[in-house]
Amino acid sequence: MSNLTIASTRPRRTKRTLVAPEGKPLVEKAGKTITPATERASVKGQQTKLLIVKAALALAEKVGLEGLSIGVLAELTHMSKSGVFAHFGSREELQISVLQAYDQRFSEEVFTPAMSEPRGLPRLRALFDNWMKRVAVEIRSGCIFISGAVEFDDRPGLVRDALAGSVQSWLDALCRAVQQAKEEGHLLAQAEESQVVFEIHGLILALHYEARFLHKTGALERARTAFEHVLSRYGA
Amino acid sequence: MSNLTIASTRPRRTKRTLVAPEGKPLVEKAGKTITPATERASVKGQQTKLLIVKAALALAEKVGLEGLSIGVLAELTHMSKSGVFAHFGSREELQISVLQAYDQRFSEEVFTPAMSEPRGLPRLRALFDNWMKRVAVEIRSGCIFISGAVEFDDRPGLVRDALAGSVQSWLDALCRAVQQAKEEGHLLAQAEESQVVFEIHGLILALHYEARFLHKTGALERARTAFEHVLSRYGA
DNA sequence: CATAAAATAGAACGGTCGTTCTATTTTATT
DNA sequence: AATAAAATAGAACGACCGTTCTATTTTATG
Repeated sequence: MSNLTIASTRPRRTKRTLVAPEGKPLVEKAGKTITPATERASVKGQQTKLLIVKAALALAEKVGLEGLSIGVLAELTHMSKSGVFAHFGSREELQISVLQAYDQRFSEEVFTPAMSEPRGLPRLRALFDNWMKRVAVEIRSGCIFISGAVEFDDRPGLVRDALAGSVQSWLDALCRAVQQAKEEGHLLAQAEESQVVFEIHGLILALHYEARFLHKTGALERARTAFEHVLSRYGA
Repeated sequence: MSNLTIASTRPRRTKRTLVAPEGKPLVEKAGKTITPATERASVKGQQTKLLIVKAALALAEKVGLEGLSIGVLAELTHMSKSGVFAHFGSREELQISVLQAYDQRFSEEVFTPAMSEPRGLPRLRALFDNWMKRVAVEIRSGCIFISGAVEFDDRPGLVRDALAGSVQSWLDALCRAVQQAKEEGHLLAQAEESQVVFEIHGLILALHYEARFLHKTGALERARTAFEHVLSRYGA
């Protein structure tokens, strides 16, 4: 589903070679393989990293990925700037870690539960309903997929790639649900999936805009109504 | 139409009292009133201010209102930082000036020409068409109404107020066009204006997102199709 | 042309930023 | 318990930020 698996490939610290020289093998003592793919890290280290990412996620939802500040994050987690920094090696890696966490939560709350519904319209509706539940929360906390799109639409790099890939994978999931609804005969055969997804995507964006920025009431209900309009247009 | 008239009330420089003391009257010599409402400024001053705002607008479209930097702006206009700064007195005023300029151009390109179409569906269509022309440009340059909404959704202040007011006035204009289309019998009487506007707003946002961020081709055509779907749903 | 006002430049300020370096403490392993 | 590795702290860096102050140049006015 999500394609965010970049962080673990490049070494965290660029120097450090005096203490731990280059060619250290993956095998120790009598052929015992030690922590292969993932970066070698202590249990404690992974725990605190998780705490940092959690705090960073909450922060980024409010101020955006570009608004993330290592200094602020250090205060929030009661650590030093360099202590926080060392877990990621760069701000970019921090942002990607946040994106991964965001993506994963989205998967758990929106995608996964919808998969237990039968293919076709029921699953499509479940997908949308779960999405709405998420948005209802994000009206107050903010949505990284939306703020990130604005922040990175002109800024190439790993973060942009990860973000675009992640969003696209969710739109694809929506697209598949529409396609299956057609196969099940719940939607008209001539309905073009991408067009349907476009219209649904639009209504989610309008909901965010009108509720979160313009503080309009009843936007959630408008979005639900708009969704029904889209479905009915395509024969549901 | 637009409600952006805040800048001219507060004095540009906070001190300066040594040179020009407080109680200077608006009347000089033999009852000749001098430059009443607007800030007293030389012709040259207003010209360069216009140039700065023009450069700032182009910059803000790419990097957002929050991305505006007085230093960068000084380089672009071949001036000193303090020279640029003095025209606005604060970054906030600069942002508001940019917003005014953006709003005015929008009025000239989208709203005004549509007003010469007959009330009802023709005018609504013209409004949408002109809007699409604008968006077609902004796919490359960026849209301040969208980036600004993300940047200021959690940040109260004059800029936020000006931005929200400006956007709302355009949505209201759209709303009136829909209402008139109902009155002319071009749209169904039971069509709820705000719902129609919500759906149109959504399709504009989706267009921006998919074209500018995701680099999808054919998004403009999708938006036009979606617009027709909305109209046909409400009886056009 | 003289004079006051406005526009502009230049330097400096305090602040925040991501990052680096070095040193120390904590954790894991044998 | 000894030892190596990992985690963390703390200070310092260079860069950029908006803003202020002072001085100078340019513009407008009588």
